Amino acid sequence: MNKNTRKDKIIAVAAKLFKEKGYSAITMRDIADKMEIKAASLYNHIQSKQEILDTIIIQIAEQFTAKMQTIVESKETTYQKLRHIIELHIDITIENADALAALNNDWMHLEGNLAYFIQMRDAYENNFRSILNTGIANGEIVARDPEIILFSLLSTLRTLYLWYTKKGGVDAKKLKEDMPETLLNGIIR
Amino acid sequence: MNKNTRKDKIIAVAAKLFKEKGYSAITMRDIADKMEIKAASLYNHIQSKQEILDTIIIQIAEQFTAKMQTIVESKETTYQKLRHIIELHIDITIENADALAALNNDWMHLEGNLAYFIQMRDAYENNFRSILNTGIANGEIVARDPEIILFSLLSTLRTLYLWYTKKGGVDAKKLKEDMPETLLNGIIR
DNA sequence: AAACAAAACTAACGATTGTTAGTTACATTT
DNA sequence: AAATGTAACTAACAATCGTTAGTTTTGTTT
Repeated sequence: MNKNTRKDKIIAVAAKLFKEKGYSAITMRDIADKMEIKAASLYNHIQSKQEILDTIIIQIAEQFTAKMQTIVESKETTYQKLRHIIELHIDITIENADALAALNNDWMHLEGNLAYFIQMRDAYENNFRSILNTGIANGEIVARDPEIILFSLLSTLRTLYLWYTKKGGVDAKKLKEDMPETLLNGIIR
Repeated sequence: MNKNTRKDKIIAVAAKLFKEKGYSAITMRDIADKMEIKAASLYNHIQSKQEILDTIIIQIAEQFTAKMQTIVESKETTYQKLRHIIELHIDITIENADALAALNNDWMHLEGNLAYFIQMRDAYENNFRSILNTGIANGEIVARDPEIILFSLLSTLRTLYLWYTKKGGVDAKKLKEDMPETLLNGIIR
């Protein structure tokens, strides 16, 4: 995915800046400064500021979409599927926390790709919901409002990037053990 | 708190717009348009765009700070304290979801009040942490990494505003019953 | 050494930004 | 009727925005 071209470097630098202040607050001159070039030089590699945002977000969204499809189609228990979803979020967070920040906070600034993004997001949520509903139906999951459960899990998973970057090198293995425990089994003894 | 002055109306309108696209993407002309006046007229009531953001965020942050202080000083069980924290977030979300969006997404655009805000946020997290640690020490809470528990609870509570505005009128009472269940007792049968 | 491609540069553009200055309209109080 | 305070207006500003055009530098391939 990362071809280490000049364009990829610009996109990586931009994603990092977007994470700190958001897409709208970052100027092309900010990105250029961090690259140690002039703003106009960016345009030898990218077409527009918009293209940078689109590239960052859509790439990640497609990753989620593809992996979720695999999980939802598998013949595992609900518990195992939920574990895989949690692991999926942990993996992408570790691999590309900056891009996740843009996906979470700046998706509304997509233009041409906005509808496409929303469609992927809705499909993701629907797949997640159907996994939960199956679990409730067969007794694996507690019979409570599935929307509250869905929201509660998703909001933690989606903002994992915030916590992961704040703390230093959190061990992925430990995270994959502890997160499902906390999220699925609760914290009360 | 809401005195229904012209200034308060501007701040409420601004908060709503900030929620949709973020502080940086919203112009004074956007705010003026929604007020059905000209941008320059806003300055009869407010001093600057910055002042609007500061007012929105600091007011809410101080509310959280004060209530958390009461909770942490009370002589209740850990479970009861956690319930009160959850209820606190639900109450503020219902009362002022727009302001919560600004607090979550645009706090980094505070300038003169940035240090003050960060201090309040850190104190809030420390109080939360100490409640969890007490619970782990006396066996009320499962002996797992408290940082993961803290992050997991906080991220759900902080983004409640997203979910609350998407769904229509969610019943506060039902939410106060279901959220603690889901967050504290888990979802696995 | 000549040729070529990649990537930087300077200079500038039209549009938009937050904000100020000065003025006018309107309603309430003297 | 005069005075006052509130809240709107028009017009404009200096700064900054994303972006384009044209040129020069740099490093590699012939």
